[in-house]
Amino acid sequence: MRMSQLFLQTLRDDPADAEVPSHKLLVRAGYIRRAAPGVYSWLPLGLRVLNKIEAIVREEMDAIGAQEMRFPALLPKEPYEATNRWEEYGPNLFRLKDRRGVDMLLGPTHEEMFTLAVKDMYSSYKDLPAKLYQIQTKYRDEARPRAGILRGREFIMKDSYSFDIDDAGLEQAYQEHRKAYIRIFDRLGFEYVIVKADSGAMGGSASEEFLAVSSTGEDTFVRSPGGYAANVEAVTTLSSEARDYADAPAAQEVDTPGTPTIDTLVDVLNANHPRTDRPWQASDTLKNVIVMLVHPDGRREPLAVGVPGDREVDEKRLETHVAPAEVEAFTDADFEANPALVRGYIGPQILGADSPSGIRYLVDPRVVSGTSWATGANSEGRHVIGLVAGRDFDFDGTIEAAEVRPGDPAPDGSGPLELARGIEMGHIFQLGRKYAERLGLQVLNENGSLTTVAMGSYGIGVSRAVGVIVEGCHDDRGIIWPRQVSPFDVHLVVAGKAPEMFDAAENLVGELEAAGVSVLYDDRVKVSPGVKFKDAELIGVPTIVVIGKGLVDGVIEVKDRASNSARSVPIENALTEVLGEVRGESSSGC
RNA sequence: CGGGCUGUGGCGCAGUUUGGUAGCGCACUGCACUGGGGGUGCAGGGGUCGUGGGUUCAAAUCCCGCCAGCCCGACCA
Repeated sequence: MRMSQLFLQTLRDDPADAEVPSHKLLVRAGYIRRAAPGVYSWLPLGLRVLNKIEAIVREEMDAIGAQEMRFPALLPKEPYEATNRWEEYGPNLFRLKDRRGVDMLLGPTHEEMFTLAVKDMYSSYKDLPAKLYQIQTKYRDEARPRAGILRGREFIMKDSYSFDIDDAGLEQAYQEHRKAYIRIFDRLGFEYVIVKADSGAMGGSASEEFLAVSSTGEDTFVRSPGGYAANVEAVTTLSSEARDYADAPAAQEVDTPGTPTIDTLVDVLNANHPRTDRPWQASDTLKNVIVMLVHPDGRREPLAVGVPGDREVDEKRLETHVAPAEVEAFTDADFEANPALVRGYIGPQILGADSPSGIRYLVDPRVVSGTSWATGANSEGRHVIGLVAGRDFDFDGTIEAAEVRPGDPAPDGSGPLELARGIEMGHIFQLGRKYAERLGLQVLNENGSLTTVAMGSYGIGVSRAVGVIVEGCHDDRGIIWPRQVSPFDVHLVVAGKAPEMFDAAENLVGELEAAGVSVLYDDRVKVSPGVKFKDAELIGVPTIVVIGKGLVDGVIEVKDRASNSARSVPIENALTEVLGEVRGESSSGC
């Protein structure tokens, strides 16, 4: 490709609306262009990268026997009503009407369509297992698109779906996808982790996420030295055994005036009711937080959550575990409606579904039978100490709502947890039978009776991958593409204006292309060498060949974009040397 | 949806406080020079100052409404 012909305009300044490196660089280097908030056009360079990533995904999906097809992005409402997602998806769903006023939508994901397609065409266990996929444009009307291509309202996703007669088949399909994803992400060349995920609103059981490790990521995950890894929302707490409380002293109600917060409470306890063994700590207290759950049907239900006083309630984690209900703050009006709740002094004695208050009470897994707590006494300025779980109060169950902190023990005993940020690149789910049931996907089994099909759903953010790779692969000069996704194999710069230079360049381009190497050839005549070098580094092709002043001595330069190292090569060896460069090193990383 | 900020040639910005000829850099066009790190000079083209209304002799600038965009928090490939 001749650069003089390429539809490209590099920018000297960062776009004002860009914040993260991938967004700035992709716009500056002429890969993408903003069309609307969260909606981007792919310019020739960008499209080449996108196509390369798609090809890798396609190869690996085909390799596990998945068949590619494609559904429309413009979809009828009915299937999404059948699964209730027309409602549940909420404002993130792009809805529109056709000229007759019929409701339609732009597909945010295609479980319904694939399920119905299988239902339409298959009716026997003999047709299964089946794996289908598509690489297709998705639409989600995100409340806040950001970071350019990393989080758009229109994006390209590979989504695949497995259909099996039983759980064993589903498990196998899931594992095959998992392996394929590992191969795909290894080939794409960025650092990633596989973490346990919450299957959340999608329903189903097993679920893992592939997160690209990146400080600009929006997901927080944990990992331990022993190999445990989970999304922070899915982390479980290492809970201790129930303890014997036969010798525990009786609970004692004490005056603690002016102690609406945990800090003030600890100070007053240490001053007025010191422990014999050690000072009171925040973790000795039991903090009871009241929230209002809003169920999908609009029903509002107060919920009490008990966590150790040294921890905050992590609203995201809480919401994950009460889904599909949403969490709202407990308002002043709510407190007025529940006079038994004394703000700042709420204790578990009056909580619980069976208690007079009727408020469901869920506690942190650290609150096990036999543990003793300092907590509210349900009257202003009063607390109770030595309140023992299982003896003095009960609860309706446990909930993973407390914040996760670095150093917390991993639930599998594999050591202290470390927290890091990531970008969700892939997600694999065992959906089970939720969609098949709602849409009536059944086939006849060997015994001639109808069986509901077990499904899995698996996604990869293809367009997002472009941004993720740049996030990990750039320096202060521009992008540094991993070879396997670079828009071109070689960027050839003519640094000079002597006709012999262009002749030599034309010659080399011809030889390289004949050998199957794609070349971006900077043939611009009136552009100074400095500009060409800057453009080459911004665009980020991993191998830069320079034909310039060395030509009179019969040498050209071969530069490595990543290391910025250059070596001189005799012109007669140019083809061999460049081919070695392009094909030589193993393809991963940048 | 809550909080903060911004709308001025293709891009990045100044000008708004104190109303008075719309400016700068990049990019673009032509010519000349230069030719290994976004080079120099000369000459050019291109702007409903987001939008509607108001105040005024006069509005990018002041007032009111609306719209759009960005960033920070709650949702997701």
